[in-house]
Amino acid sequence: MENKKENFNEWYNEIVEISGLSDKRYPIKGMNVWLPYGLKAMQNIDGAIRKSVDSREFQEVSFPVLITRDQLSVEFEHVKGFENEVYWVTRGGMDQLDVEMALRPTSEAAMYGMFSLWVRSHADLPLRTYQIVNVYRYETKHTRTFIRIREIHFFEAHTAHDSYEDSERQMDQYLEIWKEISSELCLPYLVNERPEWDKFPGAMYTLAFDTVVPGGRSLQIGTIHEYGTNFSRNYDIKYLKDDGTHEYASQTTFGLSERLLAAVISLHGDDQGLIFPPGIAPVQVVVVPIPSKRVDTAIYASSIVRNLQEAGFRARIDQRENYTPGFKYNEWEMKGVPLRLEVGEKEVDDNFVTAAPRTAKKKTRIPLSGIDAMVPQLLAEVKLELTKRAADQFTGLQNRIRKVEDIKKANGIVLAGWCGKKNCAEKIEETYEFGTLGFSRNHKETTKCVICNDDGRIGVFSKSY
RNA sequence: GGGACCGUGGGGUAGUUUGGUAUCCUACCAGCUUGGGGUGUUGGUAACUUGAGUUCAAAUCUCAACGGUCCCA
Repeated sequence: MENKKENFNEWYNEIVEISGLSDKRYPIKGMNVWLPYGLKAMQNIDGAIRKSVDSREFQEVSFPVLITRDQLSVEFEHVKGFENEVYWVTRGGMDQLDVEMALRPTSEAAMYGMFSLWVRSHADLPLRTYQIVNVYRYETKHTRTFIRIREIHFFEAHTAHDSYEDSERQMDQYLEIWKEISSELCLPYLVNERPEWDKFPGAMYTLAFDTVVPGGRSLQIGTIHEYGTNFSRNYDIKYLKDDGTHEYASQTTFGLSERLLAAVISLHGDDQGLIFPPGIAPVQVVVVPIPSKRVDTAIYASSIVRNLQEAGFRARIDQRENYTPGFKYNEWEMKGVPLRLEVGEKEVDDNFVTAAPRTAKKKTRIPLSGIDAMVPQLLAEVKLELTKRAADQFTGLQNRIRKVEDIKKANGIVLAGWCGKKNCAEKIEETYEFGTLGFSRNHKETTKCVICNDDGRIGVFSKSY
């Protein structure tokens, strides 16, 4: 397969196809088919997200995919921010619709009219909801599987609060939630405050979680937004205070998508193929029996698989005939299974299994009686190793520069003093073709702007997807 | 938003310059063989993106649509 470091884009396209994640031959640009293996991986990621938000009193809802033109006709910068990428439904059968409807590009316009009905008094707040649905954006640029697509698998949390302070507490809680999710996926990231001109349309401010792929481009893998009362004033979400007066609710949102899967593929994969973090791997343990004329390795293997499944692991046996064990090793490595167990004559004779963790160089011998304890331990080691590798790689792709010319030498994202002014950011964008991700929340130091030498903080710049 | 290149069995390709018989690898199906790191072998299925044009004749030339890849804003 393609070399990941030297030819990242081609490596990515190839691995997505041969590992059975997605089929992009569907005849609409940017709309791909989720194959069973890829869908399972995404559902497991969704599961990790649900686990984190459900435990914090978020409630899952599901809104319709269509939004009326009226809902979108609110005179508001949020709506203008999306008007060029909305799909419109203009006919029902042969009849032209009086009220045209849009496929949601995001769900604020769909949800907030209902929020306005649901929120009556301070007792109804905070309101914490989320949904995992498809949203639609008419992308004109060239699309890329899981990264830039027209039908997006979208997690969106929406909250409403009785004060700005409480919505700010929600923003802090999002950071905690995100820490759990990113840790489960072993993903390193920076928290960047998007510049004024690049924040979510309608938001007061936007914090983005950015990572970097080995090709050097940054990838935005999550965003949280403080809306304040910007939306509630436009969609009339008011509550009655205990003193009898009305006030607009303060709101926040949190968005994630299959870009998480893209990041898992990109950051963890190697020249052998994918490597899934154990927490979301569609198959966590694969057992490969090696045929023998003397002993029945298949029975031995299936009883191991059954035990693992009963213990709650996603385990399976590969009993296909006409494939050699070596072929199967390579195939399951390509599909990113974190742990492989091999069972042949020797194992059956001496009551053990041979374990080959996806991230380890050497195979280890574990006694049959120790499997229950060793499998979780080996999976935990794979997770640790993935986290470490990704973190090291991430460090190597960050370049702290003092002189703006040093951008030319940078591979990955650039950290540089920046005053926050658009002028200076534009100079960097025009001269070096690096976009502005905003001020880093991970760096507290104050410094001088590399362009104008005014006082500034650490800004983050990159070529991005 | 601008530009370049590309579209041939499921995937990857040769053939296009100079119009006429479509190549190879892989995958797939049936069999035998093999099995501790991508088995070997025999046979088989299977393709010129779509539409219009030029021509006796188009994968090949022209135009458009759709799709893909890359570069630049």
